[in-house]
Amino acid sequence: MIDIKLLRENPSLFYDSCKARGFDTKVLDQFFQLDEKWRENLKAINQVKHEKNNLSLEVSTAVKEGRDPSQIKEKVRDLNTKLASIEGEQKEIEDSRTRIAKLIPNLLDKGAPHCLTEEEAVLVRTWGTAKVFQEDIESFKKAANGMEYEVLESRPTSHVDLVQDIGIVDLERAAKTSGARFYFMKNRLVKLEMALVNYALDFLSERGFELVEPPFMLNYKAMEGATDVETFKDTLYKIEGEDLYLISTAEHPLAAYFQDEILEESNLPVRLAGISPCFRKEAGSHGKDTKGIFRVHQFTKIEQFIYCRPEDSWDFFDELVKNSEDMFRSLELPYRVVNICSGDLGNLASRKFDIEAWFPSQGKFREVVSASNDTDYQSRSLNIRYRAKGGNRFVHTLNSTAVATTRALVAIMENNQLKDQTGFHVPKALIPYTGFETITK
RNA sequence: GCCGAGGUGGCCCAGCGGUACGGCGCCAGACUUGAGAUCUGGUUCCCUUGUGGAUCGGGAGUUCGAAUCUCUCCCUCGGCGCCA
Repeated sequence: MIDIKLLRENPSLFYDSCKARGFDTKVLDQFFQLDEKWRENLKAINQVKHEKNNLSLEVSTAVKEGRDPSQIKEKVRDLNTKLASIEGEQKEIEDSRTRIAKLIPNLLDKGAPHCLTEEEAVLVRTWGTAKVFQEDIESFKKAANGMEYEVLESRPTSHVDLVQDIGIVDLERAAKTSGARFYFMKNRLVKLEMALVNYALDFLSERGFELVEPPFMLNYKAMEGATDVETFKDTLYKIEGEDLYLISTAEHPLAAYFQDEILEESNLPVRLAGISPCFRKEAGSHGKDTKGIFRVHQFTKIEQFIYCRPEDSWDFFDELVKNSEDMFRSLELPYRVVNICSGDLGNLASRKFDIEAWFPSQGKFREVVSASNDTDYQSRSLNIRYRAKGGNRFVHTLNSTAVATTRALVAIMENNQLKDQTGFHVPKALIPYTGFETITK
């Protein structure tokens, strides 16, 4: 949630930010309308309550002095009737105001490019040598200006076909038992996934992260604090009859971990590495990536999360992006880094970098990592502060994927494919964890 | 799931129908060459900053008035039951 005081004091800051995001500023107008009414009402309520408190004290003294308090009591009863009606109205106003305030997105960072769509994201840098099929060279060059590449004479087999040829993913039976976008992962691919997980955990542990396996379900309050309306609508599974939602990323439980707490400044930054399955409805993505394990309802992800002082958060943003990049470099997966458009950030992030790995079979860069600085937006909703000189302040929170297993596995399959297309080799960094070097038929 | 005990400001703790006691910590000032000790003040949130309002796990109720009484939900601890 945004800072309502700041919004009152400096509306133009928010109008500008919303415009750049392509967010309808009518919501801001509505907020101010309701807020004005709310403040007027509050004044009236406080006056009546003041009067009431005084009268109650009079009752107390009257009783002590042996006088009859019934007349004063009658007056207070009248005030209570009056109060109930104003307070009822006030609650409605406040509910609407809160509902609307929660829709207002975080203030945009200066470094976020002003554009609207996914495609317009600004190229930051590239790494590695991409294997590019001839037909894709033109679009590749557009997407990654200056990046090294080698030309492939044939298009690598798509992971969808490859996993079924080898027999390491059963999609048909998953469709039978659970529906589309589910999978039974099998044999060496399971081992490879676990290798990836263990590798990532070691990797982050060495870089000062505490390892956390969080609850895979959160109650409404925690989830609402950690995320936004869009996530609720499009991605979250609800447990029937219970106040619980399946998490769509470890970010949310890690964010809510310190809910309603005040941290010691000396304990900051807090670096957490979350490992969890991620459950996503993928509503609104019908027709996209319908086959295989690229876009699924359930996958495992290792997530980086940092709580820090506001003045340090951009340094930690760089740290998170660097960790994720180093992760993909060590897996020898070529990628580009893009600075996400103001219009494509979501409500929480003030700036977001994605890492997009090159997928030779698809002939595209696809998102494998998303790193955000949510500044104090998430911490304000979750009420997470730290003790600072001159008063408690909201911490800044940042998150970034370290590795999401399914997508990383697909990237490995496509980039490391054997020449005869019968399988693929395991990245060197993972061999100590798998105990084998290739996965083939 | 059942029984019992609990949930009070950053922490500990008192109050158990008359408007949140005390301690610790922290911040500021005084004293000091400095630190410590000591003393004084402050230390949750809201608004149009006042002899203002709210706040005792959440919500509802009784009352002129609720931390205190009633109902309900949540959580913690202990015991019993069930269980991978």
